[in-house]
Amino acid sequence: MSASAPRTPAGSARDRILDTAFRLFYAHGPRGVGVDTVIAESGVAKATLYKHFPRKDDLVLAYLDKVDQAWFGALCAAARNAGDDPRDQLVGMFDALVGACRREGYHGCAFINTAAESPTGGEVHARTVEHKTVVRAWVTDLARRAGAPEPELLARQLTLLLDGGLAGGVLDGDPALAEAAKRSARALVDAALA
Amino acid sequence: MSASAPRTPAGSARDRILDTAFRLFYAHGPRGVGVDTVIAESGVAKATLYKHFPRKDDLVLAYLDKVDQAWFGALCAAARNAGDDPRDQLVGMFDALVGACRREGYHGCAFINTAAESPTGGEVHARTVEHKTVVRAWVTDLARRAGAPEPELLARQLTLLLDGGLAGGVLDGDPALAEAAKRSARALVDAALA
DNA sequence: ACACTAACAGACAGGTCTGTCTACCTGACC
DNA sequence: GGTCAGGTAGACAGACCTGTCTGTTAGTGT
Repeated sequence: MSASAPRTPAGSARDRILDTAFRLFYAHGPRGVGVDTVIAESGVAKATLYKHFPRKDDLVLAYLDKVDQAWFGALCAAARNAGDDPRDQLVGMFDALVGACRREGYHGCAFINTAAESPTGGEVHARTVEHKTVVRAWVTDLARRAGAPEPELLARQLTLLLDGGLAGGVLDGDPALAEAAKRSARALVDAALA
Repeated sequence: MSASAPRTPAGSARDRILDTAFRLFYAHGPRGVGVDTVIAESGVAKATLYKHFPRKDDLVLAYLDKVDQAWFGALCAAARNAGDDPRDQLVGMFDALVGACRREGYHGCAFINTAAESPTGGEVHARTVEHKTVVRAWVTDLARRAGAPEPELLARQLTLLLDGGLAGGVLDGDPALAEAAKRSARALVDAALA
């Protein structure tokens, strides 16, 4: 085996493809990245990519699933770090936003960015709606456990804030933005539970 | 002159191009609409389009300027309709969001959608940042006149909410979302001025 | 030793996109 | 009548993009 072309440089071919797609798609948007670029950067043959992801759309959907796991995971972790009180968790989850803003290459909400360049009513849209629904349901549950009289409303208000902070990140990942979102969250939670 | 090909069906060629681009770009995103489509739908010759807008990017920027005028105008009008008290105006401007959600073909924030598919640091990004800055400065002024102790913070919180409501519209223009945003605004304004 | 699987390398077809260019037409003004 | 600005119609070049196909190579299990 030659050292210049190791068979599996880092994980399986599928993982390399998906990791590369994740990075490129997030930075430039799926439509801004050609399949050839993904192939070149992941060091994979074209046939291999099309074997694992028959259409480019399949790769985009896999990318969105990866984003979903990462973001929802970060949200849950941030809430858990805020302690046991659901009220604190509702505010603490905004630390996930603060962390995201600080990360190098932060570029806003992958779902909204992708949905913006995808045809309405397509699979990408459906997947995005699904993601947002799951997150909101989780927040609603948290709001209910915190004792909010209108948990659906509070959840909508908080996810709205979260989306606003995320979406604005396409322009600049100013952490002040995330901090403002967190302070808003505190005010809204206090107002709802007063 | 034949009736089948009137010289100027509706306004100048430039206006027809820009109106068509506005409609198509907003619905599918600038990158999702080819120059040929704009030409076909506006009933204009290719040379004419490229005379008025030498690069497609110029057309995209003109589109963003049109959006800026429309949205900022709607925001100011909604605030004015809420009465003379700056405090009411800060909440009232969210009626512009409610109205946008109700409009047929609502598809989220044109600026964020366009920025999502444009290279970072380009002209489109700069124009978008400019737009958001102008809006936030206007809200900050309103917050100051309302007597907020930290007008910059309140403005950031409210524009965050506005962006969240706007951005989420890529998926569904649910008016409940806009209403939740408005109730959040009321809570935040009250909390800031308490 | 042999078959099989997974991956590599890259040519290729068919389509779309931006932007340029030529040729023609029409109405207004001098 | 002559000139000119602005518009129409559409061919064309060159780049890029998705998806298919052929042929080769390395490792694995039997």
